[in-house]
Amino acid sequence: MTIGKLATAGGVGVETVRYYQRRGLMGTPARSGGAGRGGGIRRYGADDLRRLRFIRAAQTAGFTLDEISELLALDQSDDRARVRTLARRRIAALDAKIAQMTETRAALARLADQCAANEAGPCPIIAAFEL
Amino acid sequence: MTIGKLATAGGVGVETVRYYQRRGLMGTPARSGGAGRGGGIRRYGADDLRRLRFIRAAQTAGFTLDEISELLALDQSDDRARVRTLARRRIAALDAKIAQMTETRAALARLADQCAANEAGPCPIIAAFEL
DNA sequence: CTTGACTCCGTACCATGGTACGGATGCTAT
DNA sequence: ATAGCATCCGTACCATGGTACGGAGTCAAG
Repeated sequence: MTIGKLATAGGVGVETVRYYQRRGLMGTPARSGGAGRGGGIRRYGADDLRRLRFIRAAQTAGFTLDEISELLALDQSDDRARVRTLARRRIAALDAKIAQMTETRAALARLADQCAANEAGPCPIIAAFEL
Repeated sequence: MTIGKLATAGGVGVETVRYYQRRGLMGTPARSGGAGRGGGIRRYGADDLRRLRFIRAAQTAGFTLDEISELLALDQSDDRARVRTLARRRIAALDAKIAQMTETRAALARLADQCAANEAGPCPIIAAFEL
């Protein structure tokens, strides 16, 4: 696979893959053949794609790229305690966030409702969040 | 209220309030008295605090500052349709996000679980997200 | 064996949402 | 009335997560 195919398969842009490489989240495979200034073109495999997909999945989990870096390092190591700590911490954060978003959703529903009814005057946008 | 009290009451820093003013999210009240170069100090009221709190609430709802700008403008206007559109769009986005976070939470729980059991070898961090 | 698409790499730039600095002035309590 | 903290304002800087540019080199298909 070339970087372009990898990026497409991972649902990101080529530049994003290169960015991850710079951040140390992904390695840069050896160049194949080629005789020019720096050799040929780098080829990627299934592991690279898995890694790329993992990065995206972890991002949607709310991990920062720095944390993802750590997770990837831990994948090689055997520090179960650390992994559990990170996972649990993030689960707690997710739970909090989900609760908050649910509340907020209710506020928005209230807002949409009040603006639908009540035909006169402006809708109480600011007030809709005061609760 | 001075800007400092306002910021504290709103749970943000003074610089953040000033930033919102620069972004046009909040106005700058007239200066009180003062005879120096530019007059005295600006005083804020309950409306300013409500506005500030609204901005924070809307942010947790996932609105960007630009969108919040629009919401605040709409609060004065009477464009119910637009308000409903924005609210519904955000509700849909929230629902999607909540669903995704819930899935992700499950992936993390799996990860924590597997790392707890299975005493040998590294925990399958990358694999935990492959589902 | 040329043409056109893709790769490589460094460097620069972007948007978002702030945070910090610093000198001049203002306000307030002792 | 004076020490000392806060406000004012412009400007600069920061972190995060990319995105764009441009010139040189490489590869694959016709």
